[in-house]
Amino acid sequence: MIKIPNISDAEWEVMKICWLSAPCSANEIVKALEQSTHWKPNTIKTLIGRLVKKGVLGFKEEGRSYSYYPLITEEECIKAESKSFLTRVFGGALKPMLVTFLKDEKLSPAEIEELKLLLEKRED
Amino acid sequence: MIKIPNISDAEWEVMKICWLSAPCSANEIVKALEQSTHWKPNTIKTLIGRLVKKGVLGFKEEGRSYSYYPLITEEECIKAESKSFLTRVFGGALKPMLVTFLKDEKLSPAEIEELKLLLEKRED
DNA sequence: AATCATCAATTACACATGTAAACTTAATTG
DNA sequence: CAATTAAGTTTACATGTGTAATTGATGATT
Repeated sequence: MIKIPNISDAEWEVMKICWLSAPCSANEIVKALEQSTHWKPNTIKTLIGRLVKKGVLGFKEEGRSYSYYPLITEEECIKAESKSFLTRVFGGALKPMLVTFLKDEKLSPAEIEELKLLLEKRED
Repeated sequence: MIKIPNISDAEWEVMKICWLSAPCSANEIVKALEQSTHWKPNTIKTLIGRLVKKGVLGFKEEGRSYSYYPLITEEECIKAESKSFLTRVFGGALKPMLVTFLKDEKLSPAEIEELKLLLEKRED
């Protein structure tokens, strides 16, 4: 079980693009993030480089351009980050956390239905 | 609506003690955290000082000792951190987040029952 | 060959965070 | 009263993160 490195807020944004469109070039990531953030290309490239250094992203050289791909799945990163959040903010207690979110955020009737089914499945 | 400053992981630990037993002296915080962490008293005092600087903790002088109290409620901090987490990791989508947690973590039958009720209440 | 464009790598710098020692001052103890 | 202890403040230093410029190398174009 490999230890998942800490991924910073900014790095999450980069990873999200990569998980969505891997493999992708730095240019593609830059293009995507320039739209959603006000980061300069150099900023984004630094973030890419740091993720590579952390072992979260890998790359394959294609000519003079690199093709980047995730070394850790989105699911795994989400799981690790979720666990960390749950522990830090709720001391590991799931129910109070769920109650907090259910109180504060919006859900459609279909989503509520689906969650109820999921809870019922958890009773088995 | 005051902007809640970012509270680091270590600072969360300090705040949790304070929310639990406010008002409290630095010594009380130190005693509590020495048990649950391997931090030196100086470390904990620094964290306290930073929280004061961030405007998250206030204090009242009592002799040469300070009595610390939270300037932001636990609920508010949890809400802010939860929102930030939801946005960063799930792009703001509540259902996928709930699904992830329900898949990965344990709940007692009573807790499941309670959550179902809460979901039903959300349907109204 | 010189120039330009493009790409990754290196460097820069400020601030935040983790961790804690050193310092200052006041109170307490012997 | 001197020495010690206790409490808060300041300083220290390494690493992480946000943000981005600069540098170096290579390929394409003129």
